[in-house]
Amino acid sequence: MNAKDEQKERSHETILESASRLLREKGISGARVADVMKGAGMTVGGFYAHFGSKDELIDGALRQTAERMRERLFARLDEKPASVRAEVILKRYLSVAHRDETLRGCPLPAVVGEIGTTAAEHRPVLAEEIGTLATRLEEHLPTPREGVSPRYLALALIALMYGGLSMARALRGTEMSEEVLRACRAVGKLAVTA
Amino acid sequence: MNAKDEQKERSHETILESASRLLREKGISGARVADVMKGAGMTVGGFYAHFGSKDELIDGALRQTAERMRERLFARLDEKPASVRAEVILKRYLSVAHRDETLRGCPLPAVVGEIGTTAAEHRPVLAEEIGTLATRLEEHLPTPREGVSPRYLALALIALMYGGLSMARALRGTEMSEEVLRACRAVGKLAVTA
DNA sequence: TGTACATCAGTGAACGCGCGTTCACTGATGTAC
DNA sequence: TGTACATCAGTGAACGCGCGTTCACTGATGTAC
Repeated sequence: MNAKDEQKERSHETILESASRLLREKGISGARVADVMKGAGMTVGGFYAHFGSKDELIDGALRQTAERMRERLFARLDEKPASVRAEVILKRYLSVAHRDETLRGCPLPAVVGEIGTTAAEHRPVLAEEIGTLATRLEEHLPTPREGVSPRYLALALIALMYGGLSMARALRGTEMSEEVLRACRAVGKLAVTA
Repeated sequence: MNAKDEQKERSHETILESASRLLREKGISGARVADVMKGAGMTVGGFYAHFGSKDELIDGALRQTAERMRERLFARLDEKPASVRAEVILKRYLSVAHRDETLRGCPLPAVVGEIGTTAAEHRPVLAEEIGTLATRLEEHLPTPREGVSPRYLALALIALMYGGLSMARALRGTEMSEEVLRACRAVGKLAVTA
């Protein structure tokens, strides 16, 4: 691999990083190709040497941000006793810090609504990423209780966390915003330990 | 009020109805002014005789659809014993039917993400509608348990229901879609009755 | 090693299309006398 | 009651702007001999 190829590979990564930031902050339609390239320190025209279309870019950014989210959510969990792991995950996801750092956090609040309404082309990637998240989350949940399997608990906790964070962001600046985060943490814990 | 004024008032309502349908199906940016007018049996040009801007229309449609959702969610609840009311609400909201009738259901899945990312101008209306929903929901929930007030339970249930429905819609057609609905119903019930 | 040519990542401007908004116009309804 | 004029809800086309995509070009890097 020569210097030219290396340079191109670096640019590709830079563009993907820029897209990942914008996707989380402004959603699919809000992540404009020109802005993504600007954020990568380049101009629009060069984009199509790296990605076949905006859709392809969004799929890539969605995969990358979902993967990063998982790493972050499950980081250093083995240091904690098994009984509090679910609680730690809830705290990490439903924190004020996570609500405010839109550039680094979970992509779900920015994409799920759009994929359900006007951007169905990204459904397969979303399904895969949520599926992986659920499977990884299961591992850290208590063993089955009456009628609720760990898988169900995992899926419901994802819905609760995503829903709570999404609402907290939409309500940013109102007093309900923090209230929603706290409420979801408390009720999530209740559901896990009940 | 003469025939002309009556006609105009009817048109205004028809436009708002059309907007309410499109808003729930395609979200804020997906509800195009031209399409709204077409859905109301009119042409674009007439729109600004009825609404000052698209934003004003969206605010109106958001208020109307949220109100309708509440009526539907809480309808005939007094016929049910108090102990199962929360469960009935969960079943109504997290049903496959509700997932599929995007034209009539809850507006939250279509608007919360956008309001959190690119449409912050609708935040005040959203906050008011969610606030009202929480207050009404509280009335039907069991009395306080350790550390979790009825208000917190209400807010978390809204997050769980909205999050679950939103994901189920985004995942429509995959097997996870129904799974998410069932999981949220089960865990929601668990949280209420725990 | 040096020279001439080829490649190709990135530039900058343009193209086509869709969308919110504006506006001159029309024809049905309402008002004045 | 009838006639002439005024009003105004709705039409249809245009305007301006933003966006995804395309493309001729440039200049730095790589290759052939």
